Amino acid sequence: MSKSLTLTPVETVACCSPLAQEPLSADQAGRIAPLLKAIGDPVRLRLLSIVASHADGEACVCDLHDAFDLSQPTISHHLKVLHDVGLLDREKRGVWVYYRVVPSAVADLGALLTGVAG
Amino acid sequence: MSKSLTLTPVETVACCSPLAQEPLSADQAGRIAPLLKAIGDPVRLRLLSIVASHADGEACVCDLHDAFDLSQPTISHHLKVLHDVGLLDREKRGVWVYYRVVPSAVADLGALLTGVAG
DNA sequence: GTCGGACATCGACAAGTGTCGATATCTACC
DNA sequence: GGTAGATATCGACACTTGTCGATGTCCGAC
Repeated sequence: MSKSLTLTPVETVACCSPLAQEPLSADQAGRIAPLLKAIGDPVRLRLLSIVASHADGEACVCDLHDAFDLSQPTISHHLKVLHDVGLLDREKRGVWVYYRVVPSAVADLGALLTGVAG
Repeated sequence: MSKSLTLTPVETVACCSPLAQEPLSADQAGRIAPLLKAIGDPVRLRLLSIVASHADGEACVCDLHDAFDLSQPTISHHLKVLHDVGLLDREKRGVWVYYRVVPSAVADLGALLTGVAG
């Protein structure tokens, strides 16, 4: 890492004005796009919505796996993608791993888009 | 087309509850994800923000092309993607083609995400 | 009609992505 | 310690995507 201060995608979104106010710099776009790309997959979008609407706001991998007709490694992979960009939090309790959404991350993303409506 | 009634991605978003309320169906996710995927590319995200923040809310391809270090066909391709999913409107006036954002489309997308924050 | 410029389409290529089965890791329990 | 189950990682594969140069199409000016 050449820079000591590196913003996560989520942090970048939090500090950006709504899209309609002023154009994003190439740098900003480069950091925000991965977030949108992460939820731009049908499986990951559903994973996010299932976790978000789950009781207690969290779900373990086994619950999520059951909701899809996909292999366990594939679900694990998609969860990793969502976790890596900062949209999902991970907590291991015993043998199970629980995921929960990072509300501010998704909210900031929503605010960025809402701004376009003017 | 087997079904006579086919919702566009934008129409699907408009009718969906916020993510946190109830899980998206595979069908809903499959129609919304392409919208998010479309803006999940740095170039397209910037294109959208440039058009959105442009004077009169519209921009011609030549303006957009100048903002990037990419070939004209590449810009044209990205604009087509954004247009195909219903995020950008297209109007040809003389030799020039003007693009403008469809505000409701982006707003609905924002609302969908904002719901997660609770 | 011909020419030049703006934009779209086409074909090709390298790079990225989603998926799987096999395997590794970790934890609880016997 | 050994075993079984939950999850992650690895390697491989087909498929998709971003990009380009070449070419096509359309419109206005001369």
